[in-house]
This record gives sequence, C-alpha cells and structure tokens, in this order.
Amino acid sequence: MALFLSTFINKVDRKGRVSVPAPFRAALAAQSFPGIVAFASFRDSYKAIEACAMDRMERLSASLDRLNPFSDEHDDFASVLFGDAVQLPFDGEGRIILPEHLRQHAGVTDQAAFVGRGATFQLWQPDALRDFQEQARQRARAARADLQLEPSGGEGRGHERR
Amino acid sequence: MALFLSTFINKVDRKGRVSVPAPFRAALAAQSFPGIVAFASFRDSYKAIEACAMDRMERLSASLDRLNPFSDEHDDFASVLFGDAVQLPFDGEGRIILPEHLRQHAGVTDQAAFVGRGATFQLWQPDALRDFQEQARQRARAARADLQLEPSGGEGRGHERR
DNA sequence: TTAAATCCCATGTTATCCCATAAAATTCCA
DNA sequence: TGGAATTTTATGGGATAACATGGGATTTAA
Repeated sequence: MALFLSTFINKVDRKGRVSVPAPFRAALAAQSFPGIVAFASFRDSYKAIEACAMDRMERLSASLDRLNPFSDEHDDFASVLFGDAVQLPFDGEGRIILPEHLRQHAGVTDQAAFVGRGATFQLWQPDALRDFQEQARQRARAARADLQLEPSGGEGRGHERR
Repeated sequence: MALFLSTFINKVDRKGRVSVPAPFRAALAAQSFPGIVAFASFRDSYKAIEACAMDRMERLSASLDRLNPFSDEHDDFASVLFGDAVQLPFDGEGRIILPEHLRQHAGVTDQAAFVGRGATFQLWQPDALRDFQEQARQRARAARADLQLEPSGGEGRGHERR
C-alpha cells in the first residue's frame, strides 16, 4: 500500500486549481477513480481539508456498516462524512479544483500545503500548518513513550486484538 | 530482515546527491519502493537525519490506523511523523538527493556519514558524529565506574565517601 | 447565453536519466 | 599464492524528461 509522505506547498491559481504533488499522484495511481476525495475536517482544534483515495472511503463505509448500522452515531457519522465529501478529478496535468466552501473552511487563498499522513493527507493554509505543526511536535514528543512500532517479522500475524 | 551496520562517509556533490553505501542498498533491495525514507530526528540532544525503509513506515501507518483513527494523539503523531518525512528514491547509481531542509537540520554540507542502527540508520555531519560518539564513550565510561562502586556500599544510594 | 468547468498547449525550473571515469574490491588463472 | 583481469563503487557532468504553473480555446451546464 502506497503512503502519503512529506509536505508540499503548491499554488492555487485564479481558477482555483492546484497541482496534486506528483508523489501523491503516484500513490493514487492504482485507483479506479482518477482523483481524490476531500471533505472538511470536523475537529475543533484546527480547520484543514481531509483527503484520501476513493478506495479508503469505500473501506470506511464497509467498516461503518460492520458496526451497528442503525445507531445514531453511525447515522451522524455517515451523513457528515459522505454527505460533505466531494470527488475531485484530476485534469490532464494532475490538478484538482478546490471548491469554494473547502477553501473557505481552511482559509486557503493562493497557496495550499499538502501534508502526508500515511494512508491519507490534508490540505492546509501554509501559515496555519506551521503553527499547528509546532504544537503537534511538542505534544508528540511528550507522548512518545506510547509509540510502539509493529513487530517487524515481515508478516507478523496475530497481533490483532486489543 | 537485513540490518544496517557500521559507518560510511560519502561525498555530497553540488547537486545535493550522495551515494547510499552499497551494503545499505543491499539491505534495502527487497523493498517495494527503491529508495529510503528520511526525516529530521526529534531529539534535543543531537541533530541527525533518521532514515529507514518504506516498509517500516507502512507498518507504522498500519499500527496507527489500527488505533482510533480519530483520536488526538494519533493525529499529532501522524502529522509529525508523515508530514516531515520524505521519500528519497535512488537514481541509477544508487544515490539520493538530500533536501535542503534536512541538510540544514544536520549541518551537512559536502560530506555525510551513514551510521547503521540495525533496523534503521542515521545521517550525520561527520565532525558532529565524532563529537557525539566521544561524549557517548565518556558517559558510558562514567556509568561503568558508577556500576562498579554501587553494589559494595550496601548502604543507600549516593556514593558519599564518609 | 453566461458562467464555469474541461481540454489543450506553452513555459521555466528542477530533477532524472545516461554516460564517463577513477578507485576499490573481487575474481580468475597460471 | 601472487598478480593480472574483471566487476563493483563512488563520483562527476551534460542531456533529457518530468513537473508545476499559466493562459487561451472549447465544451458543458444552469
């Protein structure tokens, strides 16, 4: 599975177009839908744009269904997640058009920072990202004791539970 | 899984390219991504560049994903770890190009020391590495002296000499 | 018919490929 | 076993392709 790594800052032109970084496009290459899925983050601590491949949304939908499909949480979650998400196809040059409401949510005007998060990535207003990263770095350092790498034995099975 | 062992010092040319030592490349041969993943070390005691194989990042991503993907701790880690990491592919000759911000972080200019650390390795400015190793040696020596003194005392902690 | 989205082409910059060389390590053979 | 021949490495530089970006033309939708 390809990962989204590192941070790229690209320009948003007057038509609202941004180039998706080539390494990200490579990570998305094996997809059925040539483009990305994006939606506003629902955190209170920051306002960014969440993005991922279509595959991930499908898997997310599947795992939601596996829980209680008739609970209120499921309902809220599904409506927020899938109701607000948009499909953004690539143009011939690998760009997407950022819809106005997403740009407003994140405060993006003439530049956008693509931030890799492993299986997903985010889009930020560059200055807001800098501020957040600084704080996140400090918090992460404080909590580093918790970070354990998976057993490296290649296909180390059976580490499921818990 | 192959290990990264011993230290190699290679030149950084004017394009920012460095040869990854052949033994390290051999250890990376079985990877899906032909190259390395690098990021600035988040330690305060020294400034080096941390590096590993893509597989390791994928495993890391998988373990993070398995936790609650919407928790704040997970969020900080993902942003710091994956946002700051870079994919550095090999060219035909087994070189990578070290991005400017990483070179600055480690103080690397025309030479880089590759230091094996088992499952990972580091990149250092050669002089900084020598200093660090010297200090580490001294700390180890001091610690060993303490160890020899301790047990005989029977008494409490400190080695107060009465 | 307007406005927006899509396609198409053009550009400068940067990274990537490709070839060349010297040194070191390895292999081969008498 | 010694030393010549070959292969692997590390390194350098020029040619080439990829990328991010901009703008116009054509199509689609309201």
